[in-house]
Amino acid sequence: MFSKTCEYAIRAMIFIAQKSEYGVKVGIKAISKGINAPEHFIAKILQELSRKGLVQSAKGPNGGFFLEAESKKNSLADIVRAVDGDKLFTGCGLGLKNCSEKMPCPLHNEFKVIRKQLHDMLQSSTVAEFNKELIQGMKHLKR
Amino acid sequence: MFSKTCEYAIRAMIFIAQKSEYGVKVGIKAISKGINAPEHFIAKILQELSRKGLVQSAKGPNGGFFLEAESKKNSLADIVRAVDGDKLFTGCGLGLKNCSEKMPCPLHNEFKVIRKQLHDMLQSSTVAEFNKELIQGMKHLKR
DNA sequence: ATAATAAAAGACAAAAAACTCTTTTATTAT
DNA sequence: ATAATAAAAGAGTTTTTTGTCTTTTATTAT
Repeated sequence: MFSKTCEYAIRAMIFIAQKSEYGVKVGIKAISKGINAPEHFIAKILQELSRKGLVQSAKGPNGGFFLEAESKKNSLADIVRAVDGDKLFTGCGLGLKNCSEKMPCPLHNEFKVIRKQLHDMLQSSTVAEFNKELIQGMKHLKR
Repeated sequence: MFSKTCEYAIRAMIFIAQKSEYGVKVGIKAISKGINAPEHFIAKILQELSRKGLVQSAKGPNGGFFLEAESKKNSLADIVRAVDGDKLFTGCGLGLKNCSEKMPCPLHNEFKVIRKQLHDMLQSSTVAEFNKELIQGMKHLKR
């Protein structure tokens, strides 16, 4: 469904959001441990998301990644789009470039429904909405 | 969503089903052209599906791939499972191995709904049900 | 100013996925 | 029997994805 990169990205962002709840910046090492993902790899991913303004970062001692108020409102769909592009939301399920209403693939209409629901679900979920459940241990990001 | 391999597989199977409607066997070259996919690559894919009994084949002159009655009843979910396995239907959306009802990822319940709908949709679609629409030119498998 | 910290950047490496080419085997028609 | 046909099999290549390692740059505290 998502690329590994995207899975890590979503998990990392939710993790950072949770830490940012307390106004705490969190370093790559802590994120890496917190979501059980390869350190340098998520570093890369977060650099990219940082460049795109979806996450904020600070260098030096006491530095790390964090989310300012506006960024906490970003949806998971925003993350997915930033990492995997929007082919998941708009591309043809059978990989046809010219698939469209006029030239639909056999599953065009069926996929449309599924994709819309997937998109709506991700669009309506913010990175910060899981904070409480995570703190309470009702939801998990590792393993 | 699906791997490229799986996209080709579905398209090839629907294509073969349509040709099999007339009791005609269809060769790799024709399939390759018919669904606009690399010849040797779909050959590989169909060999695998053939081994698993999802498609039938005959060597020699007038040989090719075809679907016997039973195989026409196979669902697209069967194809997907044979090619990509069932991680799309059962795996965690965020890539967590231990994600479960007891230790759910933040999106566990949301994904469950989407995945079920995707699965139901594919499970209820047979490879042969698009024959008429394809013949009438209402649905397409190329480009 | 200096040392310590932590992200940014860039070059590499490994693994998986996608794709190609060649040889072999089975079948059919002549 | 032979030649032609077409899938099966296997080896190999390319590209993409995933993951690692090292160096650089920015910031902070002393």
